Amino acid sequence: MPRTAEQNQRLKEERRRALLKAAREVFARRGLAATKMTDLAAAAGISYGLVYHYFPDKESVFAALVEEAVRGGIELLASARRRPGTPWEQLHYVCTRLLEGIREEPSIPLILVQAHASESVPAVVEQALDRYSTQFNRHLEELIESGQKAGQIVNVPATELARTFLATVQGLALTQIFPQLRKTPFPSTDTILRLFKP
Amino acid sequence: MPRTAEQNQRLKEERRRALLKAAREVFARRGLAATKMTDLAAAAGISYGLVYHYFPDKESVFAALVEEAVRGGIELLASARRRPGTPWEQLHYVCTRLLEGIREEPSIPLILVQAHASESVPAVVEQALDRYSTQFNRHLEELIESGQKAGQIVNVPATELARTFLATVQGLALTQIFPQLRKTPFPSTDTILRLFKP
DNA sequence: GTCTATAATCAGATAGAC
DNA sequence: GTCTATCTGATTATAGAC
Repeated sequence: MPRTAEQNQRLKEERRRALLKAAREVFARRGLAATKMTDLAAAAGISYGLVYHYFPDKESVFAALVEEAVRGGIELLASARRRPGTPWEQLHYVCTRLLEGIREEPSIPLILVQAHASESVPAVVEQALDRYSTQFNRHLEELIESGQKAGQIVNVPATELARTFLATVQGLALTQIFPQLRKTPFPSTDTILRLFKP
Repeated sequence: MPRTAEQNQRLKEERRRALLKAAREVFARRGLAATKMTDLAAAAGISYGLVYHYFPDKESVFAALVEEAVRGGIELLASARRRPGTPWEQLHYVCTRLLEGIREEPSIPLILVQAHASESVPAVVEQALDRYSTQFNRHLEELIESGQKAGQIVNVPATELARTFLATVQGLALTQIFPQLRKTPFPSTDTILRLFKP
């Protein structure tokens, strides 16, 4: 009965996703080290032991989430570059989407913040971050340089602008953790893009 | 012999400081949960048990460091406001000092990032962060509003500007942890202050 | 004051019943 | 597949020798 096996496979995939979703919320707010397997189980509404049915260990759950977030970030930038429109419009799109993400679903960017925030992170995670930093930065710099050639972006070294932009975005995600700060008004795309104005 | 007692007191104070300094480096890069007492002892060059001679537990060491960083941040802003010069010049001073700090001694700002980065932080730490967020923000907003009245700062809501600035600063500290990013050029005060330009 | 050794606790991972 | 119970190792904190 290959049908049943396939359905089972699909069900397992679904449960795995649900677990990841729950785990994302927890890791995003506590970080890798402070999160216990019990927290993951509780958040997903399953028993302690069952987590090990889906992942070999805690690090693997976290690594899967980092992988996912990295993919999403790089994909966002790539899709922006494929868009019609000027470099400035593309940058505007990236910024808007990033801010939206941070405001509405901070867990995803926060996973990256948490991964960045500790040196004592598994090697796979470090490699994913490496890829992220390199690719995201390179694409962003290219975008900025295009904008500079078109006279739409100020003539400050692109690497400097890229790094500042990245810092702002990550910092905004970080401050979403803290309830006190989550209440203060969230900046608009236009405010953030002032950094790039000629 | 009150003299000897006093000297002892002073020596103990010194050792306590040395321990804090070593602990700061470790906590800054690993965070509270991922740091083991063995790490602190090793970093300070003392035995495991001796740490407990100076602090009752791990959390207290971290809390002391957060307290220190919060004090420093608030004091910086207060001293800037007492300075002669226009609001813009005061803001320039704050920004320069913050960037200097992040570049040369990232551990101090990183302690605040780490404290922000986990919900599962001791209550004393949370209270200190509350104070920090509230006071730092209020002073910064006042400074921004003064600058706006003087026509030196763009007319975007001060709360929004303050939050964005804080995010950028914290984000820059965060990216200092990651070796890959530490190599890319660090932004200048002028680049950061573009956010505020009219 | 400083260390090493020990006790107690806690969390990660596994085994085995249902 | 899912759970509970157990084992194992790591880590915190303490005790006691020097």
